[in-house]
Amino acid sequence: MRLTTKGRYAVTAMLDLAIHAGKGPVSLADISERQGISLSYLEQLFAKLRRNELVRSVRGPGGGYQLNREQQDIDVAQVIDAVNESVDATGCGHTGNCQDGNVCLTHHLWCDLSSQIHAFLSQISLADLMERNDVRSVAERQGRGHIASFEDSLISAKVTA
Amino acid sequence: MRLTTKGRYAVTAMLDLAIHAGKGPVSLADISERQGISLSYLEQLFAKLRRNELVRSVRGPGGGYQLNREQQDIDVAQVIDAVNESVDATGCGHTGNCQDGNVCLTHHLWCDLSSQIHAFLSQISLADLMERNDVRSVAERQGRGHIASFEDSLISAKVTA
DNA sequence: GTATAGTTGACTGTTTTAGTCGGTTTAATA
DNA sequence: TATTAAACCGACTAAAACAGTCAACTATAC
Ligand code: FES
Ligand code: FES
Repeated sequence: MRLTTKGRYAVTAMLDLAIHAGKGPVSLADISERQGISLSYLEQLFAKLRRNELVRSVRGPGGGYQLNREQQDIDVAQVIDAVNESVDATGCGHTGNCQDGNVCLTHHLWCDLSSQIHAFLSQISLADLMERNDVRSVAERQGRGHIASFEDSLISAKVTA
Repeated sequence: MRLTTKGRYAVTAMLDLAIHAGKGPVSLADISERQGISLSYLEQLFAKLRRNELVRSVRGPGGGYQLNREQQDIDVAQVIDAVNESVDATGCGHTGNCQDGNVCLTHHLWCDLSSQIHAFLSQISLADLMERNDVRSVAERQGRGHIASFEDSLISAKVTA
């Protein structure tokens, strides 16, 4: 089992998509700028998200990505699974054979842990996340941040000119 | 956050130590044979477990390792932390600065998940594990397995001879 | 037709995993 | 006292995953 920036990026990007839904498709360039994630890396992640039918794409100018289901029908576990291939803590993939064909001493412990993690993550939908105060305030800051960095670029343009 | 064979090996080895306590120190060679873990790898893991004062060692012939505390005072989270350096799911180490100094969109989600996992793993002690039926039956099999594999080696010795 | 944005595949440096190998102490025992 | 069983220690390795880059291609709105 592993949970690294790959899974975190995917959930963050999906949440960004949910927040900016309703105004047409969201481009990866926008997400990249707002969330500070490499555009090329996002492309890789969204290829997997699309294969798992969590998002749909619109090509061409003004295009981008949209959620392929309602916000309350996409949970965090699905997103992580899509890019990470499962949040399984066992060494055997639940087959119970990591001790040369037999169940190892701690197999059931890891099964229980996996269930706990999956239960927790699959109970939280994108809609749930959007209602949280901390998410709202960060989204608010990122909105301001976008304008601020635009002004910054004008200032730095003057300085360098 | 990552949970791989390293952490699983550590917990399995500690549980083996608990099961075979009372009959003097347990050598890594014994654990290696019973649990199918590389001896040299076990040495690395036990160096960390000893540094974290979860086990104590006895050198020389007849030596080995012993638990450094009571079985009910060692929990799974401590063992994993000792070899793995924390089961933290955040990207910022709880400092809240992975978005160039600010909290990222999903920071609180990962904090919550980390709490969940830590609460679950720190509530389970080695003593708890030993009472479980599945652990008892696997330990029983491994006792028999040792004799069986000894017979197997005699048979294969005849075959190859 | 041009600019935008998704799509694809190959490539890269770095870190971690899961070990291996060779040697050194330490201590029990024959 | 010599042998030997064990912990200890450091360096090394192949393979995988991570995080990201780059270049080329396709679809489409204007
Ligand atoms: S983790 Fe399932 S058998 Fe070992
Ligand atoms: S995970 Fe803590 S700030 Fe992003």
